[in-house]
Amino acid sequence: MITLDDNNSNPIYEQVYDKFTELISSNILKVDEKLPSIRELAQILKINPNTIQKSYRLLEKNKYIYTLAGKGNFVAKKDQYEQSHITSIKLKLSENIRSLKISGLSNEKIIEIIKSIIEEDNL
Amino acid sequence: MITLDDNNSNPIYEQVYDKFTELISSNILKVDEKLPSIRELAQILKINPNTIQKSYRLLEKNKYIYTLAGKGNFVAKKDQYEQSHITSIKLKLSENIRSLKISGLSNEKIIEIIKSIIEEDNL
Amino acid sequence: MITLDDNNSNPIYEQVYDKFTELISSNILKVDEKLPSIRELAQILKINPNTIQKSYRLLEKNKYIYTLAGKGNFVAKKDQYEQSHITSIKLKLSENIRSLKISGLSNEKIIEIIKSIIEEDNL
Amino acid sequence: MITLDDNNSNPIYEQVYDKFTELISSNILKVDEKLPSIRELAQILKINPNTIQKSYRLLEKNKYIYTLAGKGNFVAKKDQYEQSHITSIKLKLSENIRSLKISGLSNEKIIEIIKSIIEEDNL
DNA sequence: GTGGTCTAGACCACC
DNA sequence: GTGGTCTAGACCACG
Repeated sequence: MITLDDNNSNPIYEQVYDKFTELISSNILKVDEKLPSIRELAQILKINPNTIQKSYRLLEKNKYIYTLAGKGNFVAKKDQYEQSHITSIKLKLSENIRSLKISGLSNEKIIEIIKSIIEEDNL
Repeated sequence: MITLDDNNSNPIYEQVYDKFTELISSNILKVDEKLPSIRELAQILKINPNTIQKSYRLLEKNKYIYTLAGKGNFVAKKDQYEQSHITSIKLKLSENIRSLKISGLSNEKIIEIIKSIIEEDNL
Repeated sequence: MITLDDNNSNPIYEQVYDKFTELISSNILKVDEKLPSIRELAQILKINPNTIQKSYRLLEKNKYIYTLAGKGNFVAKKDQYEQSHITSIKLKLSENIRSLKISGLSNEKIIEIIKSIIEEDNL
Repeated sequence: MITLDDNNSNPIYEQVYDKFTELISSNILKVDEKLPSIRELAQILKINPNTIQKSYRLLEKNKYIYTLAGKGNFVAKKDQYEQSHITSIKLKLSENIRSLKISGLSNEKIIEIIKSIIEEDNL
């Protein structure tokens, strides 16, 4: 379910966080579904439990999951995180588009680029 | 010309780098124009000369500027960096769009969002 | 493993870089093998950690090693750097041969010189 | 006769030195021919006379030219510099060939490479 | 304990 | 004056 990329220079806790936000946003992990326990996942990925702990705290902070002490970590309801999630992506998009404008590209040219990305991008 | 944002968690050398890529991309700094000397800029921003040097080395590596030892740092020709600059932004855009798709947004919805960003964004 | 030459006018960080490219090219340091930590090597060579870091950054830039923050620096896969490594040497050879031609040596004479170097050179 | 390359990161005095060693080695400047005066050349190249001075001192030290106080700088006899000139190039060649050996290339492969350089190189 | 960032300040080569 | 190199040492994020 989760795999790590050794050549990725991002911190491990962030990689784990990103994987889970993807799994949750795309509904592969469904509302109220239980995430793997910290110790279990740590063993599977052969990393330190503290690292998983950090990822889970971050997911909780951003409302992707909720924690029940002694029971585990569970996927939160969509509306808990969805808006903030999309808003944060919009913010990044906004910065990138600003960069393209600064480079002198016209609005039309930018939309053209975006469209080609959306269509080519078969993920 | 250049200001630092204390609240920004990015490394200082990156903030300086970003400011200059903007000034250069937007043609405010023109080809062969001299950048402030390392020491001078360090004094103005009240940071260490080594930090500026790191920014300038990064700018040089990415072909935004060229360095003449004993003379200073100068804006490079556009075609030296422009393509790689835009390509790297496209890459980031591509990742953000992928995130939106994963969140379940349709292509039409995404283009709508982009258009609203482009038009609102009056920079 | 690594020694410095006080009489060498090259910057220390370059000497360290050169030693490692040799150790890696000659397979004495093998793929994924860990390099000494920055602090450790700095202590052994009695130089500043920043200087080692500069060497390691250069090795990373040229794909000889990859860096995992908090874990260490490791030898990269051969194909990451090999081609560019040999190409850069060819470039230098080309310049030197050009110099000999300019001095009036014939092609035959040059090949003769090269052969004698290759055979004498028992490294 | 002499031109400078602004994009060349080599020190100017070295560029000037290199140009003259080429002109002298290739017999374009002939024995006992007078070099341009320091001030004259400085004006033409729009650089500081001290810089030319440094190049000429280096040429003199390496026996490419001889200086007559109050008269000028003149091309020295071939045998004054030729041997040391060629020896220094051999040294560089030797280092490059050593690098190729370390990378695992066989003697035969190296000679092959050299031959292709010599033949392609139409300078 | 690892690398990443940053400071304060020195000395050098070059112009 | 300029940038390039180097030192000594600090603080932080990460594992």
